[in-house]
Amino acid sequence: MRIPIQSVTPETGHAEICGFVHEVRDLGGLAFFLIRDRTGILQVTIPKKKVSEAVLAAAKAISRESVVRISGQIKAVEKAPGGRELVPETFEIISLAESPLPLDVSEKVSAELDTRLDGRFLDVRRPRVAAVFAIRSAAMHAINDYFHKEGFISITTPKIVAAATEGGTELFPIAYFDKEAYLNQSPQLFKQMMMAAGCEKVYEIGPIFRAEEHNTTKHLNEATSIDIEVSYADHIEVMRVLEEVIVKTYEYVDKTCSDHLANMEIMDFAVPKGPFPRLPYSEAIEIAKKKIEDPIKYGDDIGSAAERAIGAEMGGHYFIVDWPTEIRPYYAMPYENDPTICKAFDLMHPRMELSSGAQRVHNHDQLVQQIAKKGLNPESFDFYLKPFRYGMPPHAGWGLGADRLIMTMLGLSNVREAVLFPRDMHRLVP
RNA sequence: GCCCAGGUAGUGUAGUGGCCUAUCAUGAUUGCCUGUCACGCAAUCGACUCGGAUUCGAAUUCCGACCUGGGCGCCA
Repeated sequence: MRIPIQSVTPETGHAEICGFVHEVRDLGGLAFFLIRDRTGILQVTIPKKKVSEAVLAAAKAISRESVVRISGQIKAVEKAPGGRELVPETFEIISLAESPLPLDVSEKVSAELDTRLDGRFLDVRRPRVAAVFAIRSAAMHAINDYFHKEGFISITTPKIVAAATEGGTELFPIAYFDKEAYLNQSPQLFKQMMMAAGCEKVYEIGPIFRAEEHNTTKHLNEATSIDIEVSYADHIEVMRVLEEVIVKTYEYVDKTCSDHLANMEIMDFAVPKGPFPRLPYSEAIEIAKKKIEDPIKYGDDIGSAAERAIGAEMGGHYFIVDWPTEIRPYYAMPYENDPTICKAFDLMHPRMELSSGAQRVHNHDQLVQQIAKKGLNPESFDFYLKPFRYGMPPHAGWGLGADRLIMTMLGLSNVREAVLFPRDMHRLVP
């Protein structure tokens, strides 16, 4: 019966372990094999004169990163890593790895991201890389757990959609029998429909697709989005939810992932403190004006340089609120007392934008008006507008980029590090 | 899409016209080695992205293609 390496102690007695051959050190009459599974590394020591022919033959034939099953007596040895080692009675090669390897799993020689992604299965064998995805998994668990406890319903909406009615970003066209179809850029319209369906609180974690030809460390053409929509809530309420999700996720990772954080050599993991500052858009522009050379004025989008300058000033997570209605989508609710600004917000990490959201326009006629004002044709929004004609609760929501959340949480320099098999302009395989 | 920087053994690199039969590390192969823990020592193996041009001579200069990294833009 195979046991995880982590549970092998000097007192274990007899043990059978399975894993990858991490390293081989042959000293002549004595050889050391480091065997790695996802829980840790165990030293297997072979005194060549004292083991069977079969063990010796297998030990001679093995290559690094091969898969082996080894059983034998565990001995307490102070000189061995972890104070214990295994002297094999059986040494079975389950799967022999070819040599040379496409990248060095033991990290003696670094590899470029491109090389690592080409051989991602080997890359993820490295504990510091595996840690990213273990932490990502824990973060997703915390997020799901939060929503369930808060009474949200988890929904799954189509990723194949009919038409580019939302405007804005480029979509990926796909062949859908004899019809024109696209990969969905966001679950926005569907989660709003679920408000008309009376679900009140919904969330979805799923892929979104954007056919932009961007070439940066924070954009992907396929990303994971965490989306919520809440009835009878305004932007203030869903900002509170967002803040809580972020803080609870960090708290959970802090509480449960200390080993993984240590593997990544993150010693100063900091849980952000709520509430996050609410910075009005107009003030954000003022900060940017003072700090960056490029001219920026009220009504402009906030570019990367401005984003970083404001982030440096704020020092932690913060919201940008009260955006000009003009530069937000048609479904953002304008303030009643000043319709030139709207109830939209972005959640920012000092490095980049993580999330955007808003209270939505729930009145059918107002929505039609706003669509027209943006220069779009309301007729092509039929399927979206229909639910607004039969009783639509007021509602608000947001979308949070899961990959960027992990990237900023772990201080990764490239969003691709936070994604197992990233999709960008250049990469479709593996 | 625009701009910048690149492409040298499996991996990561040095090398800016002849000193290159191309450096170093890691790796692989072989040999020696009974306490390694980035084991050590010795020998061997393994590379200039592709096509064209300039030149007596090109890894090095020029042109084109392909590929990569990064910045910007774009990202309702």
